[in-house]
Amino acid sequence: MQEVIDAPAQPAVREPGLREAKKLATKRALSSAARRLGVEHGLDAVTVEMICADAGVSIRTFFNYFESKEAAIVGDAPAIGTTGSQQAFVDGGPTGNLLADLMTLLDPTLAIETEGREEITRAFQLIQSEPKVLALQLSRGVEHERILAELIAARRGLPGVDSTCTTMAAVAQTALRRGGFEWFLSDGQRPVSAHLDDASAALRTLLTG
Amino acid sequence: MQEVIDAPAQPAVREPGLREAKKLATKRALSSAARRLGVEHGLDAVTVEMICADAGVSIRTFFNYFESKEAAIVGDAPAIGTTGSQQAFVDGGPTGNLLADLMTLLDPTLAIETEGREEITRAFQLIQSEPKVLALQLSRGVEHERILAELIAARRGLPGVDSTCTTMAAVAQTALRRGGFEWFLSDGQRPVSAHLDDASAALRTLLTG
DNA sequence: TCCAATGCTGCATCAAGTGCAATAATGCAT
DNA sequence: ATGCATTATTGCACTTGATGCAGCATTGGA
Repeated sequence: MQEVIDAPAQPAVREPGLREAKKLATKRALSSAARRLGVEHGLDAVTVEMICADAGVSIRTFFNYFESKEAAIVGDAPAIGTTGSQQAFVDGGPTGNLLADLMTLLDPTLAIETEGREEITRAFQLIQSEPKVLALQLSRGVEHERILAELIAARRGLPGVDSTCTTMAAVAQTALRRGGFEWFLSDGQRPVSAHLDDASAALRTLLTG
Repeated sequence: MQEVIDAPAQPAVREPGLREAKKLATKRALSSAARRLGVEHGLDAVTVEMICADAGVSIRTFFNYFESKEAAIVGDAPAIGTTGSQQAFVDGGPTGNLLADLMTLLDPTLAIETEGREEITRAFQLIQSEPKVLALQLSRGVEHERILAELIAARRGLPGVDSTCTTMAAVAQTALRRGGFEWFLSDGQRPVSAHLDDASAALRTLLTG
């Protein structure tokens, strides 16, 4: 009962093995297949079985990686900055402008760098055309909203999250989402920050007009 | 092939018959049962079969009324004001303040009047605790956002919806949602408008610092 | 009272999703 | 290289969600 299990030196510190790489590759393959097939045939016409056939794994394995068909399309929620950039935000940086600083935490350009434009474009299309996918994507945002509210509270020196922080987080996220959306549509013609400025302007108009 | 089907005088103008009343009652019973059971046992532990047993109809009938278990809980999307109040909004009324006027279109007090506080409270609880329900509720908001953007464009005298209108609609809806949320939590201690003012203040703070 | 319209139901069917136990692949220590 | 412990993959059985279809029951009106 109180047998010790050999004390495995570093329990779970490093993990860049071949095993991890393969898992990541499988996950990517499933996401990619789901997106490709979904765009081509419409999500309802694509079964998990087809996705698995395309990726070369069993159905059961699919559900070891994703909770649902939609989850494979949306992918994992991106992290909110790094520990360092979160701390910088709390300390009032990097620019001092709240909305702009939040944008650095939820930078939409990162997803393209890590997954590639092709992948993101397909995911983007499906979010717009498939209600189920949209619904999942939106509910993902709720977790982000919670974290943003905490960061905002810390930045403002409050002991905890209050109603104001939550509202600021919710509205900021909406504005950032709109900015990112327009930026993606414009295909990088203008920088993200320019679209964010547009969103800020709209926000101002909402208050004054 | 070109047989005419008797031209039914008024096709679908009036409908206050006993038939309609029964349909509405069934729909209400299903929603109510879904909410009650969902709150009590958790949504995953409640099958459509249980809901139907409670409401006294067959499973097949359930799916004649709702597309999914979650849809029964959320209920139909409330209308955005009346034709009249929409026109008043477009004309710049009723108060001249954009956010306040939008609140009159998405008045959260209406749901309580039509469905009763009990029902709304249970739906509210489930939206907060069940991700699937939350997801559906949020995706419902997208349709609202589209309509709000059109109304805002009309109010501002624009020929069509542009990026700014959409952002204003998205942000306004978020702020209104937050105001309504806090109002419901406060159990009517303060009027809806007071909570909306809080949201406006948070919005201002977001822009200034 | 009969009839047309429409709502309700049972049945068959498919797809999503989960638990479990057997199997295969991997990393590591010898 | 070889064996062993770990962990990923898979097949299978099963529950539930969801839909099409066809027959039955109810309703409202002539």
